[in-house]
Amino acid sequence: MISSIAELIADRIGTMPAGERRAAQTLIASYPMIGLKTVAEFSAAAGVSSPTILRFVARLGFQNYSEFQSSLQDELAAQLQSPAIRTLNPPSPNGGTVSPMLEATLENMRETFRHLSDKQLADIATRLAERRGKTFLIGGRFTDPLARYMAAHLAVIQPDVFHLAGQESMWRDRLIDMGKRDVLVIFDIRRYQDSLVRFAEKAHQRGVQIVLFTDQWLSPIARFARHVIAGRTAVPSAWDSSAALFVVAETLIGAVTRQLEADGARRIREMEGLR
Amino acid sequence: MISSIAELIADRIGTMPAGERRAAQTLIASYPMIGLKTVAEFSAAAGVSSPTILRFVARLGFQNYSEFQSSLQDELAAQLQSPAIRTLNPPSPNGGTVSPMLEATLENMRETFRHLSDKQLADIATRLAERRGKTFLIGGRFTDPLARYMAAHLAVIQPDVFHLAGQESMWRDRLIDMGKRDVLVIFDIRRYQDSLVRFAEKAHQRGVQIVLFTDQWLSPIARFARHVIAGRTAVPSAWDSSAALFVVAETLIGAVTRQLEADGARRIREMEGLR
DNA sequence: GGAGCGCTGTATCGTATGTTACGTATTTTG
DNA sequence: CAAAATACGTAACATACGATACAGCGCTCC
Repeated sequence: MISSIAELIADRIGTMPAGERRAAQTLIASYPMIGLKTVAEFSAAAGVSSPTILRFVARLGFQNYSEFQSSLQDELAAQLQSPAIRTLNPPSPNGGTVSPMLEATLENMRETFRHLSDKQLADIATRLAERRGKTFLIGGRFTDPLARYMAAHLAVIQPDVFHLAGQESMWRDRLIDMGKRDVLVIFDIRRYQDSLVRFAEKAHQRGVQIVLFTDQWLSPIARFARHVIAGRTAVPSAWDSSAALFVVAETLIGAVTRQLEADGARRIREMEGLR
Repeated sequence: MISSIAELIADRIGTMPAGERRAAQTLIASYPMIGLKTVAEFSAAAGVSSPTILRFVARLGFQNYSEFQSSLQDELAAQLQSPAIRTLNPPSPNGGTVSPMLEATLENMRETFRHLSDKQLADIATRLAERRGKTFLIGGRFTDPLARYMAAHLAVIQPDVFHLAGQESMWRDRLIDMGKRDVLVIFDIRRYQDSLVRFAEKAHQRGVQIVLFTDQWLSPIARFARHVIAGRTAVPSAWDSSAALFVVAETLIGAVTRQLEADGARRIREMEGLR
């Protein structure tokens, strides 16, 4: 079973003529970066001519150079997706069903936060804490609970936080209350829901700032979003995992709380008093 | 100090017009692979036009697209050289607000699963998959979304799954439908809610099997619970974190799904047909 | 409400890049 | 050692790609 181009090369390097073998060795030496550059650069690095490079990739079974490059990119992408899982995945001695799931989830979180800068989160937190206007939250079929979770917390520390629930017609009518001072937090992962997209579009047209929690493939709502948080959702299960997004949400809640500390503390004390 | 293009983007994304921001977000979402492809592919993925992509890279300070790609490649190459050094999101030497939160959450999960045996999870999953009776789910003030999340998934793969929502009187009356063939999944973390405890007790008296998701200090409901899942909730924030419980819930959902594979698959197909 | 500015997409252009044809060099084989 | 076959590079070609000019549109600010 040959699963990488490197193996493919190792397999066939014996049958190659001198020039192509040099190409192969050069590629292996700095795998796979050289293969992502142009034919000219590749050939220069290998000290052979361009056609030799092309004959080399042809011998590997590729129709043309672009096809070869695409393969390399896919391979790289797969590696980058789960660096830890690939490199240091302990075969889970117990072999239980739990470990792979947990490992994947942990990796998803690390990966999600790797693509998420402190600054970006801080920006969103600031925007949510500003409270120039109202804050609306809504989610899709499986992500609506995340919207609820976030709304439940935000509503404690600031006024004018609304979770949009129930029938589509219900929250669609709330559009009339929304303006450019307001923020709309949307959770939407595959399969993306048309109704949400339409809603986001309308809100966007009204000048509402949209904060989108989505997966790495980006919901079409990203079109209209001021801020996009792309979480990893792939796990060895029949379902996608929203855990990474959940953690981002909690982080955001924490950040907003910190920014509102002064106001929030007073508000919480007041609330305690009401019980 | 800006050492990676990702940081550069995070730094300037605030000053970008909508189109370029979309480009930035798409790049970050699947960083850096999209940036290695052609302008046309990049623009298609971002849903903008080619010139917008070029203006985007220009704004980042690159003379042309090739220079931009070369930078990305160099970055990638460096990363591949030493996988240990993660250039993307540096360990936050500033002590940013993100890292401690994430670290604590990850640690919570590991710790939670350390005290949770495969067998225990498997038992619960089996019980939930048996479907001799009905499944009810309910949560507290901040954990109700977790109950909803779990209910939303379970309801897809099996019948008779009910999330108890709304006013206390509403779900209290549902007690009459519950018997010893049924399962009640309760989420309850500090501060434990009296109403939930009373509800759990009554359900227990009726012979309902209770699966409890709680924190490490154990809700008083643990008295009545057949299965107790204790998750770590402490994080450096004003709030407790339900992330660990969330992940356990997802794991459980996955396990139940696997057990119901045959039935579930048919059911899901049937559901698709109904749309 | 009107004028100005900035953003964005369409269409066009030039060029860098992959590709191929062909001639020369090198190796192989009888 | 001769002749054929294979390998390799030079050079010309075609195409796909990045770059740019321009016009339309929406937005902001007066």
